[in-house]
Amino acid sequence: VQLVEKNLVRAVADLYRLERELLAGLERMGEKSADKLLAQLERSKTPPLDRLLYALGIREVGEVTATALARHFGSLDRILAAGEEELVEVPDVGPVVASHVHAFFREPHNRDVLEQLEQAGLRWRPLETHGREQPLAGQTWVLTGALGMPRARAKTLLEALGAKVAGSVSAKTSVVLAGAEAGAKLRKAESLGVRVIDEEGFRALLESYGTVL
DNA sequence: AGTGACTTCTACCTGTACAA
DNA sequence: TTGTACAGGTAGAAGTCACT
Repeated sequence: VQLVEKNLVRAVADLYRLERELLAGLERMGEKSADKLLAQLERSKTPPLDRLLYALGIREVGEVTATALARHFGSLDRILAAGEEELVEVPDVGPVVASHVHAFFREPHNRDVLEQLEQAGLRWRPLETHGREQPLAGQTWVLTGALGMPRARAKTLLEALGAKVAGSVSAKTSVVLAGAEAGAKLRKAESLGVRVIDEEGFRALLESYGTVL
């Protein structure tokens, strides 16, 4: 907030031009926070394509849709060039989402922002494709409860094995990974007869596929 | 060193919009 | 019409910082 109030950041790309001394001088922002912020900004300069799409804040495009788009097109240029008809071909994308995406990239202001980010040093990475086999391909997993590892970590591991990780339990869910204090999702999984696995079982499964934790 | 203010992270829940 | 995912709100725990 301060950064905006003090007119230090007027556009997203301005973030990449901030300096350490300047940040450390702000209220409630010591040197440690300044270093952390800068380190995070540096890391954020090379987001995977799906994260970049998600971060653009296009209507109806959340993490799942962003990943689907990234997977289908493979590069930002191809998404920029895609017409609505091509966008509709992406799984889980219908005419409404397609028109939002298409309109977003046709907006000159949005094109400018992308260009500024590129000039500031932003470089997206292609989606990580794993050469290894994907034993969980076609399965949909849902995480619930407190896990011994960050959710993002568990999600990455599952996706590396080919599984899709969804946010809510449905009849299509293959497996629910339930940590401690699992709530409504676990009950729903039980009522739907979805297979439930605890963290211990999850770790054993990962190890059986040779995944290093 | 202790304390309070504040942020960040993680997780859950619910309403809503969308795709099939 | 139904199933699904997204988005936004909320809350608790943990971490960080400024101040005394």
